Amino acid sequence: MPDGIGGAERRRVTLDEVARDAGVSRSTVSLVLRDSPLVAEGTRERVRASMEALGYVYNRGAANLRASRTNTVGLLVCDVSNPFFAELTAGIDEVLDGAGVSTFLVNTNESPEKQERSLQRMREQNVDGVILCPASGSSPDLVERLRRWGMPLVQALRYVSARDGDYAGSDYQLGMEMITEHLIRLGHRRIALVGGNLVHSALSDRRTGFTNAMRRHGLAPDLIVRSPLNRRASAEAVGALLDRADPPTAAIGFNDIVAFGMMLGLTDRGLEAGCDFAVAGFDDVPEAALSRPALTTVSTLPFQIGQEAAQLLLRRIVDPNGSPERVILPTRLIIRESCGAAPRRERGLTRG
Amino acid sequence: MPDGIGGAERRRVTLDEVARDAGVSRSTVSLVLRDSPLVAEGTRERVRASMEALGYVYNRGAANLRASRTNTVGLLVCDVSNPFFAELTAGIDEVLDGAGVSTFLVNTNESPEKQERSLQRMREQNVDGVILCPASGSSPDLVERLRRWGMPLVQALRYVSARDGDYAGSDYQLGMEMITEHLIRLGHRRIALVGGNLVHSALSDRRTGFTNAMRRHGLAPDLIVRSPLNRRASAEAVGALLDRADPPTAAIGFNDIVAFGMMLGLTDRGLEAGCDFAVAGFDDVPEAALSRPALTTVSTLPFQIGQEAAQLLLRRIVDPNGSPERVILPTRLIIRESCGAAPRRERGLTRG
DNA sequence: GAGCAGTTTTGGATCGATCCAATATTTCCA
DNA sequence: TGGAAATATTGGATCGATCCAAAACTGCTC
Repeated sequence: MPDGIGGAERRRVTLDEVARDAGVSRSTVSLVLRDSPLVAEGTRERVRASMEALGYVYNRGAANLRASRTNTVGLLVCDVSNPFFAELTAGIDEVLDGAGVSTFLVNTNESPEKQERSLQRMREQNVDGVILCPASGSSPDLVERLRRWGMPLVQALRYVSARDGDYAGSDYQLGMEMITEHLIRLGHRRIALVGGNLVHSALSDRRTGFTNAMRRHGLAPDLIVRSPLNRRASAEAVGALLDRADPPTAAIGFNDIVAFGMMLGLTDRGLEAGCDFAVAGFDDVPEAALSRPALTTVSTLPFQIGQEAAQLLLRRIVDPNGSPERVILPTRLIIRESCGAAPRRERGLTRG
Repeated sequence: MPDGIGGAERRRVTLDEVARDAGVSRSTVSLVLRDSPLVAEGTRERVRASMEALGYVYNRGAANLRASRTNTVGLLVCDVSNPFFAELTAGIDEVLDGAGVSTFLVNTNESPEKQERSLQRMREQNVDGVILCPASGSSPDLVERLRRWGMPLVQALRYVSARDGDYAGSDYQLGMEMITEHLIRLGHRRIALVGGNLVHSALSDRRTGFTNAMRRHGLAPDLIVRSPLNRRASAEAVGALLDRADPPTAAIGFNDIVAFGMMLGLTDRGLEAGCDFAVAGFDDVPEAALSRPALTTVSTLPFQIGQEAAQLLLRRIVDPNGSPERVILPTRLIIRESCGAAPRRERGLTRG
């Protein structure tokens, strides 16, 4: 029995065999593989034909061992099933795949330990670089350690230290200032900021923006509610706010999901966002335009952040000692109905 | 200048150096690395100490070249930013990461061409196996081709051929039968199935389930609407249904997103789901319990499907010639308010 | 047809681990 | 105490590519 049941155990065709078949040397075949301009047109065709005929499959593992680059990178996100990270992932995939780079994905679940293990593993895999959304509670020397490893690193969406290393994200602080200013302009004086129970830059940047805008108008930024980023908790949070002795008249969600949850909480009390209470979101997910009332929010473009992060990493891999870049995409205020500013949409489907 | 600016270009410490430092052979160090029971306790500790002292980093690339397994797998999903695929991805990551396997992620965007290129690349990377959600329009001989490559393959959520190869998914057909039966039991006679404009098994299975249930009760399954899987299109679709000469009294969405869109379409016409028209969803996303009215739907557990798919792939890698398995998770009918069956929820937050 | 520049091609060393058959060491019992 | 069995350790070959310096070809000019 030459082959075992099933016969799947085919031996791999190597460069040497292709070379023999084409009547050239292994080195020449290698050059053809890498599209080197050194090899003559006729030879190239002959080699290509042999590869085809023998069913040659390139062995990246073997190449990686010798070559300096592996054309692989690591991507560590905190929670893929959060649509925001998922969009980011899609943007990254688009750019990296286009550049012929394969991506190792890890879902850290906000666990610094899993993040640590995964980074170590990425290093063992010899990836050319890493894109990291640091888990809440990441050690602050993380960037420095990766630098010592000689491992190109781009942080995305969040950063461990505001002054260190490459980063791609949105201007959360400015975005939050804009939406807060918008509410103040509409006459609100008691405004709450709801959502977020972990510690990371994306949260503190928003808090800073909120606090800055409030203080600028002599208002107290005292209604900051720490709560999980889901609908139910947010609905409960808005209820607690309304039960206060000094209830707010408006609330900004950490993100759109929180805002939707708050609208739900209002509905359950017989109140309506945009009429009885102003609700604002953050991120502008597709659903924001389609909620009733449509959500006033701030767009943050996670897909584009992903693209930027990937491009930045590719640059850093080529030029490891270039000076760090911080790509901050602008945010945009999207005024719809939930803060009561825009005219009520008439019945029927209009563009949100 | 011994080190260049930045000094990141550290040479790698190899097994040989560790061996020299520990006063043993390279082979012994290799055995320690792989936790072989062959090596004596004292030796093991001495080697470990040397690895620590020299800052040794395992080189998986080198190991992969020689060893038969690479402990990497490929994961090809159609659309990571679809929460359903994202949950699947999270489930897969959990199991594979736990097994010490790294995952290459590719987002195929429903493009058979990108899928093809990516599979080829996975093959070149020498992955131990692949988990694939086949893109709509995948060639039917895909499974056979991977088999010829000797590449373990598990299809997830969708399959190219109903009779071929390993697969993990939900029982879409039965789920759809259950929800259709539910509506019929409530007295509905004209029922529509809305959403889905691509061709793949997850869609055709649902159609089959719907058709079967309708026929079983002598009803015509003629209201099958092909439309994109987003809210806006679904809202428009329900409008078109209501404008018909023979409008339905109930509609089932391909998934919950479609159902939410239909509820939106009803709202915009001044109608309410659960009172004036029955709306059912499919998947039971977290939001389903929190919509108003709460959505009656079918749970399909994508995270668990991911776990099952990953476990199945690991089994298949160990035993490539084992007979194919099809892991079909049961679906469950979740009755809430949107079909008018359950008593209306009183005001206030109750468990959905 | 020698010399030279430019273009192609080549063989051997190398990357850093695993595999394997052989050898060295220890243990244990007759 | 001799020797078989069990336990530890080892060196050389190997995986399949890339790198590099040298060699072999061109074509051209004088």
